[in-house]
Amino acid sequence: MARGVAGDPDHGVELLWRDADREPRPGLSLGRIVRAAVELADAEGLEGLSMRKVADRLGFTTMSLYRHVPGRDQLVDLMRDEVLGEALDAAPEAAPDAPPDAPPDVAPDADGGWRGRLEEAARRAWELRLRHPWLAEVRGSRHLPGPNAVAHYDHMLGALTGTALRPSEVVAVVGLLGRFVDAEALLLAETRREESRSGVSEQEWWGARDSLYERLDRFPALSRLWETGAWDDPEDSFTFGLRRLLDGVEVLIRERDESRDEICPECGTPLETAPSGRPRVYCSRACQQRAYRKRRSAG
Amino acid sequence: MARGVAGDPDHGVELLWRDADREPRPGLSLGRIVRAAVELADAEGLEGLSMRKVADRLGFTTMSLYRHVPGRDQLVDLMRDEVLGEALDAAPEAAPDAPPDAPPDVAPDADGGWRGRLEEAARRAWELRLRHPWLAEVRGSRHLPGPNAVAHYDHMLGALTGTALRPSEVVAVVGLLGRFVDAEALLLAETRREESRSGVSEQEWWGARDSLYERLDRFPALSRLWETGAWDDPEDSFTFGLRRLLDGVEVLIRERDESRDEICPECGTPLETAPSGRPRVYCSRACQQRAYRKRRSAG
DNA sequence: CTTTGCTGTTTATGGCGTACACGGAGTAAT
DNA sequence: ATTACTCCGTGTACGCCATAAACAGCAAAG
Repeated sequence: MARGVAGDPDHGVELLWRDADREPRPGLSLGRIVRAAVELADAEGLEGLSMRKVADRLGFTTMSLYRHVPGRDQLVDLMRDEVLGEALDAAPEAAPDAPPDAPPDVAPDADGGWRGRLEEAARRAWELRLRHPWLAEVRGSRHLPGPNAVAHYDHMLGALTGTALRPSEVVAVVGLLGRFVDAEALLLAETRREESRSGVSEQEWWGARDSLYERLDRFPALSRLWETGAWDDPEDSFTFGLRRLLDGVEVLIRERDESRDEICPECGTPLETAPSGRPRVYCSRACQQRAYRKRRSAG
Repeated sequence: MARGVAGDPDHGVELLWRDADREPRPGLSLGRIVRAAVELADAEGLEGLSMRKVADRLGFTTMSLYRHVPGRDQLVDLMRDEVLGEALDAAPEAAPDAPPDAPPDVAPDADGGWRGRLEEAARRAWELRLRHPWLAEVRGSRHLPGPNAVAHYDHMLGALTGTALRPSEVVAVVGLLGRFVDAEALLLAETRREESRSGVSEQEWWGARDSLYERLDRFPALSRLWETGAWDDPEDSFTFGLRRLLDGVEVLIRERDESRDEICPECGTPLETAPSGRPRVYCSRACQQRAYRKRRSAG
């Protein structure tokens, strides 16, 4: 179960980045297996995804799958990239209502700027996880990205180029945002699954826990908030969290903006300011030279 | 596995909130089982926690455990509250260096105010998850809180009482922060486990994925950042994320502070301002009366 | 015609949670 | 003293899971 040793990672890369497969007429194929697995996981979650059930759904034996997929873990990687393709088709390279005079690559402050773009990307990721809740359930730190995953990642990184953030900060923000979306989606997925499995809504279930509530009197802050009905109509936790996060990022970006000229325009690391003499623009000869070459080739 | 139907929740509550158990001399007992399970999970993670192994560790048969614990899921709930007790012992009710003139219950803006308190609480939660990585691996939306879990929750809620946040926002912030800590801890736990299982460090593993990097040229933002070495020494993702989050919360609090008097001081919901006449202080007769009674009993 | 390679099947191993029937030990009621 | 009952630990068994290994049918290549 736990990320089996089966198959080497490079084989995984080959599978993920294979060209759109020409499906042979009858029988099994990678594509068919992956699609069946996605359907199954959509219905039953990652826990409910088993090689047996996928095989049954396709009308083959369990072991037949292993002729095409190294193992369960790699199958999940393939499923991931498969569904990440959906959102990508719906995502235009540039927003259709954006003015075409903006360069497509670097984010200007037009069309909502970095914030609009990031929020849009986060929302798309969120909606994808509503369609495929198991996406947020995927565990493990060594999942190979397929082309679609990388495209999403690149898109989010791109939303922040042009800001005054340092490169490592851009990466950190995108990672943070991604984990936020997954955490919220995971919570929702678990809630829903538990509701549909037990037939009891979350509200009903917690509402029936009288034997618990009896014991909560001695907790002051909780009791106080309870009396004000703080849990009665909760904030939309995704929207609320996203706003807080983006606000936090905005604070950082503003901070960096103010000290923008204390940063190397080429590589983004902070400049060490000398006590006297002409203030330097680049952090090193290497960056100075890189910038020079870039100016020359550009035009 | 997936949150079995075994045992009713109320029984779970009884177990979680039982008085410190007087351990009978020999044989099994709830406490002993829970402690053995914690040790096991510390070493092997939640995936590695099985009833068989816990029983072996104690020198009993698997099924003997079921005389004391309804099932695996409830055992995990018990483990959770067990270790949450650790951090609680280390957490003083009021910070020792805080001036004693501050009321202990409501957070003043002294001693770092809400932000210092929240950050401290988040850090404690983080450190606990470094000691017990499996804490972040617990899945499911219907885990009963034990006394220690509630104490932590209450403490975080308390850090935000006294701010201008609305009650539902206090709850949302604490939830958001909790999920953030868990998400970061989960990532780290998975990374570490994978490293120790495979004997290959994360850096090495990803560094060896040449067959992947070959294909990343056509992604502009990613390539560009790559060249600047954005991944070479990454931000500390917990500290970075925590700062962003708290900054975001601070933005909201400031916003609420500015319009503080447009909010019912009793229940926190926004006031509807009438076009003319004396501006109302409370949102309803009910709240007005509640506040009156509180003034009377306090004075 | 034989060899090789691809695909799907069969069988088997070792892990998991837990239902169920049982046996012994201690205790209370008869 | 005997009976009944309850608590605790055991042994067996079921149905799930991933996957290793050997095998069978069929095609193209030698």
